[in-house]
Amino acid sequence: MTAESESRDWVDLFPGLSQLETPARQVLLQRSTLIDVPAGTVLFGPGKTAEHMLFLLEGTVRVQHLSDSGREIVLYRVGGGESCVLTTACLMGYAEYSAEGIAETEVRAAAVPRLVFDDLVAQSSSFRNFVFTAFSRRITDLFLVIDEIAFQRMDVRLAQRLLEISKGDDRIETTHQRLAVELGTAREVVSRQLQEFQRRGWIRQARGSVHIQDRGALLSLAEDAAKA
Amino acid sequence: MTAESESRDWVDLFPGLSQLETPARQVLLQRSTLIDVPAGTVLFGPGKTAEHMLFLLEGTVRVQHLSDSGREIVLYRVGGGESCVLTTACLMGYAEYSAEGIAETEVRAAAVPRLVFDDLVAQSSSFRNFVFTAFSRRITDLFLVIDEIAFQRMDVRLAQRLLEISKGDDRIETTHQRLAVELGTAREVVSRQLQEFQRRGWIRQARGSVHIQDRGALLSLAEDAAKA
DNA sequence: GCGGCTTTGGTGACTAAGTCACCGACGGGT
DNA sequence: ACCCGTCGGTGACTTAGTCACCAAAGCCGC
Repeated sequence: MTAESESRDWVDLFPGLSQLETPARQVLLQRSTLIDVPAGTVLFGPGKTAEHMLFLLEGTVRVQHLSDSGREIVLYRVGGGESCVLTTACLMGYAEYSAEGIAETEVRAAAVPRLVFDDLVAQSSSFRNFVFTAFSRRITDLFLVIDEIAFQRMDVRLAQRLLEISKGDDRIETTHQRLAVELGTAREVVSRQLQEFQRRGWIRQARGSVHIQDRGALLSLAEDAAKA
Repeated sequence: MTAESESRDWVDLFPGLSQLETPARQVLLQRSTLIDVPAGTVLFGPGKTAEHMLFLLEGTVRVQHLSDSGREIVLYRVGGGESCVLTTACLMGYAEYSAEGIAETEVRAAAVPRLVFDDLVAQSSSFRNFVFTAFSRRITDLFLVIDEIAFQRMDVRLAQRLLEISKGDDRIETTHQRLAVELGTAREVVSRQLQEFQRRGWIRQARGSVHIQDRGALLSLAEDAAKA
């Protein structure tokens, strides 16, 4: 029963689809395929064409961009209950992916074929609403990313990321290099900022991990920017 | 005859709509309104709700973001033959505009009401294709903007902008402050870079304008980045 | 356990970019 | 002529990014 009831119900995980008309819901459930992939899988990327729209049920997907100059930056993450609009865009769209999506954890998702997607957009007004809302959110999100990169101080951004990544748990397993990619900066810059944080007693460092000691201090630095 | 033939034909200005089915084309032409606005008009912005999707026939619209900290950055431009997806997104979408769109020149556009837009998306597969292509292009475009801000040198970016803005004409009417907003940097930085360009004989400056002297040199600096 | 390897992080010296405070020059009004 | 707002220039300083290099920690095969 587990798999069956689950495959009937995944639509419920999407708040944006709660208004979905019954026939559309049926189509979505019947013509989608549940997929499970291990952490680290590249779900999409340059050179791969998308034939499916992905609805993320569990896990997170990190979307990052690899620049011509060989440097990387994390653009955003997609979590459970969200759809990956980038695949949607490229389903219909003109462009090759210019970014890659990597499963950060084990990921379970529902894959909807291109034609079914197109059909649903035609048939269901609430599905349309869902899709356009997702696009809209993603675009405004990217505006904020741009803003952050252009105008925010590195120490503030690093503090924000540490808090964001830690998700409650004080131990973060990551390297300076990975944090640098998160922020689109150089490893040395991260190393020096972390040293400063450590000096102030806000964190403790170890090889391959960061331990948050004073969440409040990081938070006030991170939020400093908002009011300034 | 002028206005009439024009109001019959504007769809032809959009390459992406060349495949549009006749009934959809009829709907688009009959239910849209042609609008003309003078340069400087704010077409959309924070606090304004969009009730129309815009198809730009003539002129350019500059889309820029005003950050919390009061600083601005130009995100992209929309030209003739393009639709403004941001309005589209916000037609359907969840969010207030987080960016504003300003007519840089006199602008002529066709405004399509929200409901007509929704209907067309439902009815016409080639209209869907047009819309999703526009989204896709915009998003990949934003990726490039992010990349540029994060990893490109200022001198290269400034050279690119000067060439882009000049559009063939060697005389550019703009201030250092405006150029700074284009690139999301500080006025002083632009001033110093322009001085350096002038010192090298690539440009000549005057109050409120920049005159390109050596387009080739700017171009090679601008393209330097691409190969590096 | 030992040598070699890769990964990770630390460091100094330097360049590029952004910030701050201030000044002078131009141009339009009255 | 005078005032004032816009525009651009400048020096001193901070922050961020780059480059070249090194050392310590884990990893692997032997």
